Amino acid sequence: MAMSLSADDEDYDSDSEQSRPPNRPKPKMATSPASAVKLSASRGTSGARRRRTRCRKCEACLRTECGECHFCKDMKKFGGPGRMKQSCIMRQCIAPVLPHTAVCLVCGEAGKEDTVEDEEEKFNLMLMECSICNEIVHPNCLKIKDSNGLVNDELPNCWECPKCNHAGKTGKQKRGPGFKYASNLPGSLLKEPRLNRDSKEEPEPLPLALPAVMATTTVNTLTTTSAVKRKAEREVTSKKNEEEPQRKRPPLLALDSLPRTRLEDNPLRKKRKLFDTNDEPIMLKKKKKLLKPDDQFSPKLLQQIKTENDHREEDERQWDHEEDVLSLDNMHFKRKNEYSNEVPNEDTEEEEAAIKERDGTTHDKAKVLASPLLRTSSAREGDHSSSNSPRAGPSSDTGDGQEKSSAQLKARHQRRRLPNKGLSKELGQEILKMEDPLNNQKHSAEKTENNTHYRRPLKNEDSVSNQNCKPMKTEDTQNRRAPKLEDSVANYHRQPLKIEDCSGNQNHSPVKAETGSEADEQKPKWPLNNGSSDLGDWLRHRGREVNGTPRGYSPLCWNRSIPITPICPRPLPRRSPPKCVQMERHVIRPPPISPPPDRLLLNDGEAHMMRREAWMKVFSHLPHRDLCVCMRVCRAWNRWCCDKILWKHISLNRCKSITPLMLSGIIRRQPVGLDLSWTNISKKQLSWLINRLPGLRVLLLSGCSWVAVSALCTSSCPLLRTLDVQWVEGLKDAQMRDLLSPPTDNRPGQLDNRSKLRNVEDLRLAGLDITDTSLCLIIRYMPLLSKLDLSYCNHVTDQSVNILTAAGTTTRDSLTDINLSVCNRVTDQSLTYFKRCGSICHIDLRYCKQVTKEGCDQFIAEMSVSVQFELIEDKLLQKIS
DNA sequence: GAAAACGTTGAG
DNA sequence: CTCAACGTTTTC
Repeated sequence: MAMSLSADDEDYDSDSEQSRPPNRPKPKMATSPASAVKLSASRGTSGARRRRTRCRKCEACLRTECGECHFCKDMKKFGGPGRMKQSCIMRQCIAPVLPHTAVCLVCGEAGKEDTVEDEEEKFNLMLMECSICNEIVHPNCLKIKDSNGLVNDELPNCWECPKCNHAGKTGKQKRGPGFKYASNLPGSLLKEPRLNRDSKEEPEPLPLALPAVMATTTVNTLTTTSAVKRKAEREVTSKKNEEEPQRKRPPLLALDSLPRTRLEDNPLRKKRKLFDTNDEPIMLKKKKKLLKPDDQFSPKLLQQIKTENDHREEDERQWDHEEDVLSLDNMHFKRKNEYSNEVPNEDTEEEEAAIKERDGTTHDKAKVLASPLLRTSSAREGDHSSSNSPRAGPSSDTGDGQEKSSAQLKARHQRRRLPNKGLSKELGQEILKMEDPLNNQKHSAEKTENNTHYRRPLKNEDSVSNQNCKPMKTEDTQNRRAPKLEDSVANYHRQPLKIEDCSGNQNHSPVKAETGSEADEQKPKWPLNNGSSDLGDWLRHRGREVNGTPRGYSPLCWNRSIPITPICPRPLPRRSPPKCVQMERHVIRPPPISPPPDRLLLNDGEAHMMRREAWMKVFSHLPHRDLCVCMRVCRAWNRWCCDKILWKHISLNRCKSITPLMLSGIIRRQPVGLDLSWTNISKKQLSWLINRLPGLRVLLLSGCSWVAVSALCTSSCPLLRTLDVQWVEGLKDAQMRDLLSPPTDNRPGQLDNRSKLRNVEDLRLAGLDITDTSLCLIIRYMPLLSKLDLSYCNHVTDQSVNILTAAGTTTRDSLTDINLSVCNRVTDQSLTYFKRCGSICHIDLRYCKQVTKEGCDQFIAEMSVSVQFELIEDKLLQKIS
């Protein structure tokens, strides 16, 4: 460690890595306490690592300790021994800052960004900590100005200094500063796998650095990775995915959007691993196609938006756009309806209205709003193909040099790294852009440029917004960012998400639905990207996909043992386990520091007449996908569109692969509702997410594996109100017990008889092999339960209903909605039990063979004394309000 | 590999 | 000085 202190100019990491045995952790910087002390003493001469401290401003910092998490329970204040000395999980700072005492290594002064207004000046005067050599300096104090510094926007005041960058060092070997805050959590995905890092087989990954928020004006000092290379990677990835055998799974029942199949019937659905890699060589193939050029839309508004100076190379822009475009499609955010009831929404009316028209008009709206981008993107397509030669293999910055296109050479001087190299595709990407002035600049510039100019860069966007969503995107994202996230990414690049063989099925991927590529042949085309692609929609679309007409599902056809024609693809597990865990080095980037602007600045220097509030009204009508497009329009829009209000509910339903960037994008938006149904999310990922979404109220995990869902057993989700675990493979009584039982802690004072899910009001257990044992647990541990979905639960009987409505149970009074459809062991007797429920409003007994209409009529008659019920459908009883 | 433990750092 | 908790090592 001491060595590293003064090893600024040495490739300490690289050298040591090579000589070190693969499994042996390399010496750490300030590892042992003793060494830490020494470092401290010698600090000032070199990059001694300064411990970061919480920002005290982020959402996490502003929270109070939950008192329930692992670390809280360790605290003495909560009766623990105080040995762990860790921050509450809910209070893990997302933007740890340099300590106040940090000073510039060169001039010995603190950050002085507050003394100037100009953003570039601010950057030059702020303290920047190098993630490689740990030196903290003012960029202005550096003598090497021609070298590129790589700003890491994952952390405030973090970069790869010009010296290290110039020396070819990368951050891969060394975890950047500030990682601790999220890496010590139980099951943390941020823990860095050393094996991976040490692996020398892997090609050199791309440098790890991101454009920083504050780097707004540092364009010249930043570098960007070759667009060519990344494109190649992307293509490789996508190609690969497409080549994946198409897998399908049994059709799902359409009843109330319930999945109709049993996963166990699907042999393919077993274990899922997110980052499996595929070693097979992949042919590069160009996939992009122009879809629908929306040239007709060219809002003048956008053109008027004032843009910032843009000196970047055209190819650079090109790359960014391309990336942006691709990224959009990966994520299918849904802000809406499914959760609207559970979550307070300031703009309920508007939102509902928006939802209604989302599928139709909203998309158009978005197009209009972002049309300039769209137009140019399509125009740019040609550029890509010409300048970017797809190639497979690991990517690295040096690799960029291989492509010597003039554009690239040109871009060399003013390169900056793409946001997280692949982040772009996800949420994270959008946020990145928002936080990345550079991006904004670029976009703005494009807008302001004369038509000739701006048209070109925008080409891709066109495809993007219109439908370029290719399956590859997700993987793509991973690939690109992989280098940064992981040390051994090579594999990664070549074989992006193997995880999802299912991709074959690609039906899941909304992206594909809109894709106009070859992939289309394999995939159905659903408007999943339009923001309204919830499970129900998806299922409906899926039904159509088979023969072009809506598929009529009958719950009666449901039969777990019968192989069903696979219509609905499900994320399939990869065969080979991932070599490395992607999450490891992923850090949540801090939200934008500065408040969003109130108005747009136009070219003429005037402020646009519409204020932020008005724009927000407009944005509130846009689906997430379109918001992502809008976020690329300009910095102001970027900020506005990332407002949490617009992202209350995020859906990754059937997203075949969940990437770290997606996860970080989710965290930054802090949704109250999250739909991860039918995804391949891993336990680690889910645990990571849950631990960072303390405000989560709605969590949909239907169709996920029990392994993943079991993350709920160890994570705290105090505000969770709606939990959907229907059709979770392997979720039976024993697992329900694990899920519901209070944490076991034998330490004195640590007993808590309350379940982690004690606040759940809406529980969806359709399709599970649970028995009365589970129901007893539910009654015991979910006192607030009002809605219970037990449809397709073949073990549910009249006795089950008896238990739920027995005297002394909380459910007897709290239950308002019960779904027992397709529970063939339920009879009319159950209806007599429901008479005991004081609050029951909705009883769904559809397709229960042993329930008769006479029984329902009798129920209505007998209840009429106190409450009026009606049959709104066969065996579907509803209270008349 | 994950969790626990711990010395020290940083804020107030 | 105390307290919180970072970043690492140690233990399981």
